[in-house]
Amino acid sequence: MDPSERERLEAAGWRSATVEGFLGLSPDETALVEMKLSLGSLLRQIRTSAHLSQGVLARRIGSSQSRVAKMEAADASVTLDLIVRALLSAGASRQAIAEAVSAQN
Amino acid sequence: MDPSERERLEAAGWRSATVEGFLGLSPDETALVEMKLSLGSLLRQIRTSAHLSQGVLARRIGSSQSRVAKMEAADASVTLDLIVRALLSAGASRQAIAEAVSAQN
DNA sequence: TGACTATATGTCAGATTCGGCATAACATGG
DNA sequence: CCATGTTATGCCGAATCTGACATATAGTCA
Repeated sequence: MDPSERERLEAAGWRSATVEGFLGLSPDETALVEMKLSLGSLLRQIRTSAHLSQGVLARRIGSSQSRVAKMEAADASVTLDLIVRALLSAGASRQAIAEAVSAQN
Repeated sequence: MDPSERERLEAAGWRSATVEGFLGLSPDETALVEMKLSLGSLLRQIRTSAHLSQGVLARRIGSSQSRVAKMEAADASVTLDLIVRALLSAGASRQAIAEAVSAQN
């Protein structure tokens, strides 16, 4: 992971729970964060393709604009569940979601 | 989804929040539940392949035997996050996880 | 049968995440 | 410059999820 990306993630609230963690997330933690980033990007892509604002999508899926912003940014306070629910509501196929899950950045 | 599977899911705590939901989950809810079932199966497969009991795996990933049982059963009280974390800890690749996500049952 | 191991199910206090709200930051077109 | 629309960030009470524990169920071996 490049340093600027790391900066973004730390700003987004990601912190390692491990002792040596100041220098990096564990491989598993990294994989999970990368999945969320990838899924967040997919959500933004689908949303913008549909010409929807975050606020409009939020109402459509029963959430709030701030949550959608956080989903797309893969903020530490959003779960995989929430992002996947949003993706499904926005019309993403399981196939598309799977591709984002496996994508290496 | 066949009726016996539905029975299992209702026993596992799944209930639709929609009004017409007594007759079925929404397509999105169904897709999410199917993803969890698929990932739960994968977890069981990986665990048994490694000849680990639920209890041993649980300690290894910092959880409890009952949680692992619920993950594998896709109980309504477990999140996608928890299952995916467990899978990564158990050594599943993102590719393998992605396949479970896209799999149609 | 009883002892042992593995898995399933239920409960609960504490931790985490949620939607909603306020507000800041940024862009675009008057 | 101002107004308008969009997105980002911080906060909070309510809702949800977690690990831990107790206990039930089921299989195996002697």
